[in-house]
Amino acid sequence: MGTTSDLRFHGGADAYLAACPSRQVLDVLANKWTLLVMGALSGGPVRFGALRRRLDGITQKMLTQTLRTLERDGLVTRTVYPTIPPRVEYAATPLGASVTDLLSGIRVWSEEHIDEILDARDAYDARAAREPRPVTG
Amino acid sequence: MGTTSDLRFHGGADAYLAACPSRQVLDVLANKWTLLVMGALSGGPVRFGALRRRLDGITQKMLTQTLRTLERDGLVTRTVYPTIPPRVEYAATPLGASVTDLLSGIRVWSEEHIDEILDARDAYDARAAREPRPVTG
DNA sequence: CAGCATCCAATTAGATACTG
DNA sequence: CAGTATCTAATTGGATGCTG
Repeated sequence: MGTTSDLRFHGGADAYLAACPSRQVLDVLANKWTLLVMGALSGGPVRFGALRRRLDGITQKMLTQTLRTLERDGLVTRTVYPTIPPRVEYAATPLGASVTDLLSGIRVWSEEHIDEILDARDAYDARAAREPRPVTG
Repeated sequence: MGTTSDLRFHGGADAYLAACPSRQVLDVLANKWTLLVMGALSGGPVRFGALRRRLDGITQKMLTQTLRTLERDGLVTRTVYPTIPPRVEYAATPLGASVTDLLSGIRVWSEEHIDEILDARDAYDARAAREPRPVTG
């Protein structure tokens, strides 16, 4: 079940440690496009073009890159139907589905609290404009 | 309640739209350091130096930058005690605390499923090495 | 339709030096 | 201790052109 040199931290993963592989998972999950892609797949398989239209502002390159990463990590499957023109469907795996709700929670929270955040931002910026230079101490 | 040109999407925020301000919130929350910082503050106020030691691998610059962003968005407070040497404590606001559990959920999920992800990654890479070039169709 | 490949601009992040 | 300032290296991301 893993030697001392095994980089897999069996039963003791800690994302606060830089060398822990779970840190790499955070790099994938803690990402705007990952979050939106997984949410878009929560209702079932979606075609590449549909995803691109749904994720307003994403480029083809970023969508492809995000999907490849998710596929590699086992969160998404890619199914090619050899028709002409080709049709490719993406779907969440059971593993992916198990994290989708957590990710969607972040998105929903953002949508629900956007006004409070914009207010806080305005207040902070106004205060910063008034004060010349709030030195360290 | 906001005019047509009001950029605040009152009651209709949708992070799937590029122009929706909630998209900016995702940029802040869907970030590795934000996630770890908020988790580190879940138990109460923490000093700058303690945060830096806790978040293994973070640079002083990134920690400062992350904390400033969180402070600006009203998720974190910064309290300076005018002692010598100075002492600065960071703490989650009620707003920040309300999203911390969601963020910590992502971290815990990463730690719990790291082995499945590493296995999927290995399988994907092995397959990619075997297949010369899996053309589009 | 669903990509890949390439080039390039912009942003980000690290290292280093200095301060109240 | 808790920063700021600056310079540079690396990464990211966008635009464009081409293909099965």
